[in-house]
Amino acid sequence: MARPRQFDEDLVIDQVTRTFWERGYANTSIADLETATGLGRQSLYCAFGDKHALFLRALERYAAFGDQHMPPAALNSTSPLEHLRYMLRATIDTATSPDAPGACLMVQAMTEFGDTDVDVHAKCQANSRRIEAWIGRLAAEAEALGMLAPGVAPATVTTLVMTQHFGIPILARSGVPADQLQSSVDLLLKQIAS
Amino acid sequence: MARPRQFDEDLVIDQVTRTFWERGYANTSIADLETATGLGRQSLYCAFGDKHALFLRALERYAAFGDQHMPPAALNSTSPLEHLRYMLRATIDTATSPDAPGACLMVQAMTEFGDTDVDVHAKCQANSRRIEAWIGRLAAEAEALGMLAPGVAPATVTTLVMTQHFGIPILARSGVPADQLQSSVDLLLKQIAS
DNA sequence: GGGATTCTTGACAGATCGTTCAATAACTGC
DNA sequence: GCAGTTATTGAACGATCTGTCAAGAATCCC
Repeated sequence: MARPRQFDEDLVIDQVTRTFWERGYANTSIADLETATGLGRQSLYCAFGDKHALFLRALERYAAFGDQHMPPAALNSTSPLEHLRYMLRATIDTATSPDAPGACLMVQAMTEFGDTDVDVHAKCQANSRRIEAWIGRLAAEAEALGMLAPGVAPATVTTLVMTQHFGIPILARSGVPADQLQSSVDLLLKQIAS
Repeated sequence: MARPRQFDEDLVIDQVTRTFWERGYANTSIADLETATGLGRQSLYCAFGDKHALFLRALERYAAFGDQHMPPAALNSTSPLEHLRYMLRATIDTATSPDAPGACLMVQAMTEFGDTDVDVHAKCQANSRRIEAWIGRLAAEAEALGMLAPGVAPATVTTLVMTQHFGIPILARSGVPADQLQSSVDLLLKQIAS
C-alpha cells in the first residue's frame, strides 16, 4: 500500500459531470476541470485517465442520476400513468431549475458527437433504450389495466412520452415556463387516458 | 470596381451551414470550412468575417430553411390541424433522412452555447418564438373552427406541438424509426381533435 | 492598355489545448 | 524508522486552432 487519495472520487465525478453539462465536451478544457474539482492535472489523469474517459464517467453518472426518477414500476401500486406523470414532472423540474447547468447532457452528447465516437454513441443509445423500456413497461401496464383510451397503442404512447422527455429540456432552454410545460404534460396524459 | 468574387455566396453559406450542422461549432475548424467550401481562409474572412459571424449566417440560413415548411397559414384553406401534421411530417422527414447531417442546428446551438453567447442566444430565441407564433396561430384557428376536443386549450396544444418539433430530431438521432414517430404524431393530433 | 481595386494564395504569429515527464511529498507495511 | 509505493505539484512539449500579414493574380473603369 501507499499514499491514499486525498479526494472523494464520486464527488469529483459529480463536479466533472456538472462542468461538462454546463459547457459541453469541446468547450470544457482540462483547466476548467481543475478549477471545478480543485485537483491538479496529473491527479485527474492518474485517477480517471484522459478527458475522453472522464466524459464517459460523466455520462454514466448522469444516467444514474436520471434513473433515480424512474423507480422500478410495480403493478398493483401507483397507477402507471401517474408514474409517467411523476417522471415527466421530474424532467420539468430538472430542466427549469434556476441552477440547471444546461439542457440534457445526453442530448448534448448526442448532438455534439453524433455517431462519430463509438463509446459516447453506445452510452447514449443505452440510455435511450433504458428509458424507452421503462416507459414502455408502464404503457403496457396501463393498457392491461384498461387505462388507455380506445385506439391508443402502448408503443405509440411510449414514443410520445419519450418525445416529451427529450423535448422538454429544449423547450425549457428556449424560455417556455415550467407551468406551461406541466399543463401540456397533463393534457397529453388526460387525452390518452380512457 | 475590381475583381469580382469567384463563388456564390449563398452556395458557400449552404456548405458552411451543413458543416456546422454535422460537427457543431467548436468541432468545426476553419480548415474544415475551407475543404467544405473549396475556398481559402482569407476568402472566407474577407467575405463573411470571422468564424462567429459565419456561424450566425448559418443559423439564419437554417432558420430560413425551416420556415419553408411553415407556409403562412390562411383561414378557409386547409385544416389548421393538417397544417400542423404537414409541418411535423417535414420535421420527421428531415430528422430521419439518411443524409441528415445531425439533429437540429438550433438545438445544437442551444445546447452548445446555452446563453453564454448573446448573439447565438438571440437567434435561437427568435427561432423558437417564430415557430411558437406559427403553431399558436394554427392552434387558435383550430379552436375557432371548433376542431379541438373539449377542454383542450390552444396554448397547451402549442406547447405540445413544439415539444414534438424539438424532440423528434433527438429521438430520430437515438434510433427511433420514422414510421413510429409518424404514428405518435398522428395519435397526438387525433387525441386533441374533437 | 494602364491604373486602381479587390480577390486569392500561402505562410505565419499568438494563444490554447491535451498529454506527458521529472521531481517532490505523503502514506503504508514491516 | 526505513523502504517501497503512490499521489501530487509544476513545468514543458507537440499539436492544433483562430486570426492576420504580405505578395501575387485577376478584373473593371477610363
